[in-house]
Amino acid sequence: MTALSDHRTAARPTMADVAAEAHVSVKTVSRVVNHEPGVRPDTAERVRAVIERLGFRRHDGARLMRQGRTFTIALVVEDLANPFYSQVGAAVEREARIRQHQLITASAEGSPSRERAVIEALVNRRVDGIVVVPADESASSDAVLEASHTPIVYMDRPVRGTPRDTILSDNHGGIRSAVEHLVAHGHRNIAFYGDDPAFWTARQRRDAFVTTQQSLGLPTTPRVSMGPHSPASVHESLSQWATGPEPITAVITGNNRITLAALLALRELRLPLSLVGYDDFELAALIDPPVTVVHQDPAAMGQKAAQQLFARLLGDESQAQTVVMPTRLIVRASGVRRGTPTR
Amino acid sequence: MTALSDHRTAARPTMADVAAEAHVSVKTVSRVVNHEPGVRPDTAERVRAVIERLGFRRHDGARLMRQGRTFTIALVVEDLANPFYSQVGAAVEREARIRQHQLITASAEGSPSRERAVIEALVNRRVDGIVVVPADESASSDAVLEASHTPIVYMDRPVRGTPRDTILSDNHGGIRSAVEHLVAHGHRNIAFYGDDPAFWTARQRRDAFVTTQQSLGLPTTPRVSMGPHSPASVHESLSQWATGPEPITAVITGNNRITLAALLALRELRLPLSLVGYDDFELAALIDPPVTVVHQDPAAMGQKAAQQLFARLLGDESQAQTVVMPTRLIVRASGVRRGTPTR
DNA sequence: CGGTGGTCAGACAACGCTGTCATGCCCGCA
DNA sequence: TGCGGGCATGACAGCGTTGTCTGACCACCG
Repeated sequence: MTALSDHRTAARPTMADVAAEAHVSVKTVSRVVNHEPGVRPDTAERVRAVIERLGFRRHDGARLMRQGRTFTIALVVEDLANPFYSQVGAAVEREARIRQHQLITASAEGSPSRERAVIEALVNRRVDGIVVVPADESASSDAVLEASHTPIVYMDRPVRGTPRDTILSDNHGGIRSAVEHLVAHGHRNIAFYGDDPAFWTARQRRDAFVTTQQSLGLPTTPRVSMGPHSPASVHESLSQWATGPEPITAVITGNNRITLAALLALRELRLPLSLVGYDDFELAALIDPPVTVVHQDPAAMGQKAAQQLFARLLGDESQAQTVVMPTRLIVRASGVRRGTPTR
Repeated sequence: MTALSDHRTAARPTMADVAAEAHVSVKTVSRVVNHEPGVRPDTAERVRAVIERLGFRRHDGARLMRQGRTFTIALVVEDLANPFYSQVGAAVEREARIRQHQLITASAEGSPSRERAVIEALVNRRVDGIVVVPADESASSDAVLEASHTPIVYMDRPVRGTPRDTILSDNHGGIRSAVEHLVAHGHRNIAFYGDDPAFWTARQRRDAFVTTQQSLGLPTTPRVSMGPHSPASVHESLSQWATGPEPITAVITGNNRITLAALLALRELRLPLSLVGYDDFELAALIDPPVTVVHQDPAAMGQKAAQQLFARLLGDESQAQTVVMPTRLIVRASGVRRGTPTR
């Protein structure tokens, strides 16, 4: 035991401890640890032995602080338990891992103020970059990001203010493919259930629905109901629009949860309407009838976002760009048939 | 501009920069930033103004390094996109957040060696603690954890070696409730489909099935099929056991994916068998017939694990403990009826 | 008027590492 | 023998904070 380590017997050994034991300088230990050249093999071996014996592990915090980078990126979403976000998370983590970075995940729970706080905390930690699914369109963290020069990539929803890299999903194309699919199968009276129009994506999809309807020359009877929706609200609305004059024969739902509500309602009402949902979900194929959906690829979006972020970290200084990721219509039975589904 | 900040014009200001501008010492800036007492109000105000003007933000990396704690915990799972793990992740993140900690998530992709590497990287970063869903039972990171004194909590599966805090799910009770439920509805010939017996949980559930069968005096015809399973393998096996002598009338599936395979197979074979699945899943209620499941509560498990970890961080030195979380049978139609499900 | 105590502020070292530069040594060659 | 050059190694400062200790200043008291 040297005097150096006496005073913190139980503490983790540092390079200084190793250096003392191996009778070399700290710098030499550093060189060995980092496989830098310029160390005689026998010296290196001796150092390695001491490292092993003492159980030394490099303190990355200290290292990274010296180097100015943290090799950490962050992902801020609304709720990690939501399958959409968890798939994004898995993809981002993967991209980070193959680049020797670590990922901090944080939930903002849909609150802009919490999001702001979270981002500030991340900036204070000097994460190298951030991927955010923003809670709203107010660029509330703009100033902080600007001042800290922390690269950021927005996902799924755009943000006002300084132009930033943004990865969006092709909401318009997705909805159009849904409408066209239904029309191709003879539907003309289609209802649209969207989420709270406070959400940018909800508005996008609604607008796309209206536009497409017009461009295809469908009846313009307003059959658009925006949320927030509960199974009950969908139930009630559906029961009206499916009876009365010019009854609807098909439904498009603007997201996962609404699809679910509609499925429940259709079942309860015993209405054999066609359905196309937005967002794919596990087991969509097992529902009866299997549900046709517009599939956005969260993993691809997350991957793209992370790649864009890393491009920035590697020095890409080009103008901020917006990438719109394609959607894909997954045709199952629910959008095709009319009448009682067989089993 | 003082000489201090000249050489890094575009860089982020430090306390030294603020100090120079405000004509105080760095320490005073530190005091203001951390709301320490002993600063005259007008001095504090002046410092705050400079902080604002310069856009200074405390560098938490440096701070934490000085303090020896990182206010970071980590979660290591197999795959963040798996709903079970993402729910765990959300719960752990939540516990971390309310304690001002951040969460690093990492995927080991089921590989023990990757898991080891990941844990070593986390230890090098001096995360304050780790929650792990271990890839296998070999305590391969034991030495590292021991040497670094990093608290760890294992989840879902135990690990050999040094006793550690472990949060498990009551696999035995879960399976027993499933069997009892089926028996109560008149079933006596039940098949069990389990995952690869390499998984501890798979073995647990299988053993529980066998034991319960015996204790209830059911026919001991071996109807246990362990994985890995594909929809095809389940299909083939089911078609045999459902015909022949003493045909099975019910099925228990040992996890999510197998439940799915069984549902597909039952549908294809048009077999009206009863089914109880292990693991709840979104939309289980919407499948036809709605699927009865043994529900483990991933969020509760994650919460419990995080709480246990934080207890350790707060100095709890008591013996490592194993907590078994209860499961709950969610009765839907699939376990009750025999015969063609109504719709 | 000297002593006491309190308040505010700063100097300095330290956290554990790495980048830069200096040093010492040995070798080969003239 | 002297010297240039390459190699192995080390000293030192610095990354941006914070803990500890010291010091200046003032008010108050006997």
